[in-house]
Amino acid sequence: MREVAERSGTSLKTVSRVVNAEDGVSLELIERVKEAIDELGYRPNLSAGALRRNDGKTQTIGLLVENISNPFSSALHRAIEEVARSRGVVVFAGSLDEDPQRERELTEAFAARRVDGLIVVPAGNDQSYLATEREAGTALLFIDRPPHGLIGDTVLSTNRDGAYQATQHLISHGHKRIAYIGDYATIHTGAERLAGYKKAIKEANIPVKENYILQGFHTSEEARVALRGLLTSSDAPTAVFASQNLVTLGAIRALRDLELSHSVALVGFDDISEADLLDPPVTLVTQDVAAMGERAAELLFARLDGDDSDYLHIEIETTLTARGSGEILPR
Amino acid sequence: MREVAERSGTSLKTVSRVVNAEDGVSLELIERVKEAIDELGYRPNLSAGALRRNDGKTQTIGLLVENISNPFSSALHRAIEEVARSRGVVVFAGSLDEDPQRERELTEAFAARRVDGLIVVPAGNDQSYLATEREAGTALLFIDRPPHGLIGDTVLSTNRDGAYQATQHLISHGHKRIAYIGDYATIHTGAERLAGYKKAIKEANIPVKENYILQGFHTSEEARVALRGLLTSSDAPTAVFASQNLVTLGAIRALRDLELSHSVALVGFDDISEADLLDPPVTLVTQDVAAMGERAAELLFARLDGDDSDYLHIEIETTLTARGSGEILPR
DNA sequence: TTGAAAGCGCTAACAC
DNA sequence: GTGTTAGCGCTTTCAA
Repeated sequence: MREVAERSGTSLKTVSRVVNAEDGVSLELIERVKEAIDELGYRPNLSAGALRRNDGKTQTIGLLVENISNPFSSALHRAIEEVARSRGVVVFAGSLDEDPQRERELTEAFAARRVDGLIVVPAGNDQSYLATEREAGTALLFIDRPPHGLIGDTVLSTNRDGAYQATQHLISHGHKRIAYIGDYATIHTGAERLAGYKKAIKEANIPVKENYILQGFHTSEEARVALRGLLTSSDAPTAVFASQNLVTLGAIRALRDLELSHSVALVGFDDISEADLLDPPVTLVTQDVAAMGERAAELLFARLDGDDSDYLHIEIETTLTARGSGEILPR
Repeated sequence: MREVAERSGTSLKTVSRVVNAEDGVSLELIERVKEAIDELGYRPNLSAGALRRNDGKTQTIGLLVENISNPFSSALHRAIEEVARSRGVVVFAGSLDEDPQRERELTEAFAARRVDGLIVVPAGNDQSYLATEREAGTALLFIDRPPHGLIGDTVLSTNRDGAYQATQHLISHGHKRIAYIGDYATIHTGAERLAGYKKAIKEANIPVKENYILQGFHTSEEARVALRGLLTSSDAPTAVFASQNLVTLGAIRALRDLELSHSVALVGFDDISEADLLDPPVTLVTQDVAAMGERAAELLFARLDGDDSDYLHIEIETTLTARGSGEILPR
C-alpha cells in the first residue's frame, strides 16, 4: 500500500480511500492510484484492515457440519454460500464427523481467524463453550439440531411432524405392523423422528413394540443387516419407516435382498438422489435444505447487522412425496 | 493479549511464547499465563500474527470448484479438508458455476484474506491473471481441468482413457452404433472424453457419425430430451456413452421413457449414487475423487513447504465397473 | 529465562 | 480534497 502511495505520488490514506471506494477523492487521483495498483499487482489485505476497522468485521463466516461431502451438508453449504456471496462474505467449512472434540477444535480454528459468525450443526451435547465466542462478538446460529447448554438462534426441520406424517401415511394404507429404523438415538433429529413415529402409532391405538424400533445405525450396511434380521423374524413388519437417508438406502437393500421390495411398504426421511428411478420409486419425507440454509444465513447476517431481538427458533416444513414404495398395502 | 500479560504479571512476549508453545518459559509462568487465558476467554488472533510473522502464513487455503453441492466437488472438498486438517489448515470453499467472472471475484476475495494456497477447478479459459497471486507467494494447484495462459501443478483424471475404455467396452459387446452424449463441449473434461470416444470408434473402423454426437447439456433434463430425440429417429443407436453424471441420469430417464432400458446399452462417466440399485444397474467409469483431492492437497502443501521442483502433472486412473447396463447386446 | 521496542498492513481520528 | 499520526494484535529483534 505504501508502494502504491509512492508510485501514485499520494498518501496511504488516499490509497485506502480509493481501495474502499470512499468518496472525497478527485477523479484524477483515483485514476493514478488505480494505475499504480494494477502495475504493482497490489492486493488489499482485508485481515489487516479488520484489525483496525471499527467494526472489526472480516467478512468471513464459518460453517460446521457433520460431513461436508454428504448431500445434506453440501446443499446447506451451497444455500449459505449464496446469501454470503451477495454480501461479499466468504465461507469456511469443516466436517465434524459427530466428534465433539473436532467441534471445539474447528470452532477455535475459525475463531482464531476471526470469523464474524458461526453456523453450526452441533455434534456434541454441550455447546456452552461457545459463550466465550459469543462474548467476543461472534454471531452464532444453530442449524438442523438445537444447541445444549446455551441458547441461540436455531433453524430446524419439522422432524417430529415429518415422521408423524410418514407413519400416518403408512397407517392410512392399512398398516399396523410398522417398524422404525434410525440413526444414533442420541442425535436430536433421530430422537424427534422416533417421537413422531411413536405419536402416530399411539394415536392409531397400535401398541408400540420395542422390537420394531431399530436404532444406532450410521451406515447403510449396518441398517441393511439389522432390518434383514427383523424382516426374517417370525414377527416381521408389513411396513418400514426409515428415519434418515443412509438408513433408507440400507432398508431398500434389505428389502431387495429378501425380494420384499414390492410387498413391504417403505417411507424414508431425508432426500436420496434418484428416488424416482428406483423400483419401486421411493416415498420420502424431505427437508427443504435450501430454505434452511437461506433462512439461517439471513438470520445470522441480520444479527451481524445489529438485530438484537429475542433468539428465534425457526422450523422449516418437511414434505411427503408419495412415489410408490409407501403406498404398498399390507398382505 | 495485553490483558493476559497484565493479569499474569508478565509481558506480551511471554504470553506469545506460551500461546505458540515455544520453549524457554518457566513452568510456573506457563501455568499463570494459561490461567489468565482461560479466565479472560482469550483467543489468539492468527491473522494479526500472520501480519508480522516471517513466513506470513495464515494456515488457510481456498478451494474454487464448480458447485460446492455437487457430489464431485464436495468429495474433492472433503478429501482436501482431511489433508488440511492434519496440518492445522482450514479451507475456504466457493462455487464458480462455470462463470469466469465469479472465478476472478472469488480468487480476489480469498487473496484479500491472504490464503496460503489456492486449489482451482478453472471455470474460464484464461487463468493468466493468477500470475499476480503466484508472485505474491500464493501456491496454485489446478484440479480436474488444466489452466490456460499459465502453467502450474495439475491433478487430472485420465478422462480420455476412461472414455476410450467405456466406448471399447460397448464395442466389445458387439455395438457399432454408439452415441456420445455430453456436457458443454468447451469444458476440458468433455473435450477429452469425446476424444477418447472417437479414438475407440475409429480404432474399431466404425465411422464417426456427427449425428451420434450430442453435446452442450448441463442439466439432466436437457440431456434426456436430446437423447430421446435421437433414440426415436430412424437412425437410432444401440448403445450410448454418457460422458458426465447429470447427462447419465438424463440418459437413464430417456431410456425409461421409451422402455429401452433393457435393450439399449449404456455406460456413464462419473459416479452416480445408488448405481447398483437401478434397473438395470448402471455400468460406470468412475474417477477416484478422494485420490485426486488427496494428491492435490499434498502437492500444494509440499509447495508451501518449499518444494520448488518442476511443475507436476498428475493423472489419476479411472475405473470401469460393469453392472449390467453396459453389457446389453445389440439387437 | 524474560522483556522492551519496532513494525507487519491497514483504518480512525483529526488536522490542514 | 488530502495527509499525518496513532494503534489494531501480534511476532521479530535484540537487549538484559
